[in-house]
Amino acid sequence: MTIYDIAKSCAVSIATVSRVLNGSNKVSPKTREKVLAAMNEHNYKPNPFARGLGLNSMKMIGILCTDVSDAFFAKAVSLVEHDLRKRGLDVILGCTGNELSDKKKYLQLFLDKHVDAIILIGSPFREEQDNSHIEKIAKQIPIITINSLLDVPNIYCVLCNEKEGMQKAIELLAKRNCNDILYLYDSLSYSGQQKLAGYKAGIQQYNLNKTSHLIQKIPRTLEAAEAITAKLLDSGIELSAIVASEDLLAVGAQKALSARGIILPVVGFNNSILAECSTPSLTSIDNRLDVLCPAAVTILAQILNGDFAAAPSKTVFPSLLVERESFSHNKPNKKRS
Amino acid sequence: MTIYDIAKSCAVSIATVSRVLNGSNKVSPKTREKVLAAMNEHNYKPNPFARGLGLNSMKMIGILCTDVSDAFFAKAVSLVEHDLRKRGLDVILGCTGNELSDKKKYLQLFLDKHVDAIILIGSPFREEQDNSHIEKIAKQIPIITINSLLDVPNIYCVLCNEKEGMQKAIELLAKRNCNDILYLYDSLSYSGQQKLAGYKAGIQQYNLNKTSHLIQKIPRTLEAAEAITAKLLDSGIELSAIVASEDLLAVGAQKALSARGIILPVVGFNNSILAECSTPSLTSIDNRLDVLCPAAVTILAQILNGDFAAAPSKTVFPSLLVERESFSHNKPNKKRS
DNA sequence: GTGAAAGCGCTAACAT
DNA sequence: ATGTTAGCGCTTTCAC
Repeated sequence: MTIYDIAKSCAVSIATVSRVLNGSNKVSPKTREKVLAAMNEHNYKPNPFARGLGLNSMKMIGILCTDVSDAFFAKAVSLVEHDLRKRGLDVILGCTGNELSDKKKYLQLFLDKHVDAIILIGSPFREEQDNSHIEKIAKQIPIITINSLLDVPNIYCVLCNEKEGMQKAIELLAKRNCNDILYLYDSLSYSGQQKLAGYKAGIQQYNLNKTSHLIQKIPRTLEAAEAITAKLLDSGIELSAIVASEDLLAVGAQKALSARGIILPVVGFNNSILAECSTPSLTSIDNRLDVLCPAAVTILAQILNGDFAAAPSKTVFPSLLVERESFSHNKPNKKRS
Repeated sequence: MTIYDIAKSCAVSIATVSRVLNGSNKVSPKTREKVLAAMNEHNYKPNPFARGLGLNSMKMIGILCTDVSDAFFAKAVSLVEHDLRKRGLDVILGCTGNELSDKKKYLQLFLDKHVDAIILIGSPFREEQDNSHIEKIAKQIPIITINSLLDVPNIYCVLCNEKEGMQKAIELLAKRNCNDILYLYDSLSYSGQQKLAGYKAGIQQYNLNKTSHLIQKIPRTLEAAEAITAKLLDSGIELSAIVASEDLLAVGAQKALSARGIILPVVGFNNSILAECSTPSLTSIDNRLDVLCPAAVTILAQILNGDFAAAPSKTVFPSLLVERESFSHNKPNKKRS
């Protein structure tokens, strides 16, 4: 069933059929109805390849993340897919891993596939040194980043103010008289830097303990978080709270605490399912994927509409501290109150 | 840069260029080299839409799951994407949700997009009554299901023997003298049925307590699992172990136990990150996505190669019990040993 | 082994 | 408002 068949069955030309297909207003209501009816009757769907050839677009958006099996990225992909689909856009997914060469490969691959735009999920796509490979792509098609920042033409960034979120968490701990706050993190991606900066700003602001062993970089595993926390705890170092750049690390820290029967405030980041499942349930900073993702898709839609003026190159939302047991549970200042 | 440019720069016809593009053997090694060199030099990539038009295929596989933000589905998508990409196949992703009408819509959408095949992830795609919508699609393109079973021509199923896995878990508990094993589940999808059947078979085999209140259907939430466990515990009903169809539910049950200082063996299902993060860490049954997914892609590749004879319509792998603290921790038979 | 030419199914001038 | 026609960039007969 092609456009020719429909045209024939309606006794119109293929141009007219094409017009109703593309919603042109240069078709009389009468013929439009006739054509629509025929399409319906024959269950006609235009061939997407032919359409792509003509329009040089298949209304397909490339989504890239380093790893969809990570809960944070998966949630973002889920939200983005949902909103793109609502707008009739298709989603082609790529999981790059962390190798720069692979990220480049995927970017090029998507470009070669003529996707209409690329959405980069998470800050691992911002390299520390050189992002020229991304800039190069952005010259050809628009790029949206979610939770990362790249100040490059034709790249639109939607992110959460993680620095502020982290700083607020420190603030709350400081007000509970926590002076020695351990910070666990695993990477200095853009997001990682922001969080660390927030921690440091908070420490500075409240003049808390700045000792360097209170900042620990570890692998992104439960075991590593548990081990370092155990080590510090057992070494007799003073600790009054633990904050992590990732729920997983916070859960690891909690395990070390539980094993020793110690109760301290613990704060994670991402507000993932892990935070709810942990015992005690984990206070966590939510980076608002639920608002970042729809915002990103809205911007993307504007760009695809050619409405560049309406598309902000940088959109920042506040983060949200979600309090759970790992916070209220503990009263380091109980005795004094 | 089109095939014409390459042809011109090599002083051959576009037919020849097309031949080397498609790996035809009807090209002399000499000209092939020449063409390849030109392609390389000009960084030529064939236009995928034009290619699609000619071949009626863009080497694109549709992956459907109800929800990628679910850890189990996300892991499957991740594994499948990786293997498909290795074979030069692209991935278009759809998250359908649980509404039948939406599942149908996505299936039809993918068909209309002329994907080369569809991979259905998880058993929610098998409806209880009527799967004719899937059969209809399967008449047009091959369908692979991961962890579900549909006995239909042109549908290839790769799954894990979850019944046996569950039964083995019950067996181990029985050998530890657990007589009253609570079973928590949330759905009777195909997978859900298998697990329940495994539980019942185990109970039967070891002649354990069959009381109906030991089988509880609840919503798939932490809270529901915690609440029902708490209720049973507080009602004074005898419980000697808890088994769940999903790690999340098992974690909920563990929360109820922890809150009461009770220690019982708990077994989850899926062996997700939740199992590791839970305290005590959760014994869980692994349904081997790490082997199911590569196997599924291998079968898919055979089909796409036209090698239907090599493609089994049903492939079953054994499941794997992964023991953690929630098992060894407890000694219900301690006093007797 | 290579080239000429006819599609593939659609879009978009351009003409009427 | 509608029809005619020339592409879009590739694949694939069919000749040579």
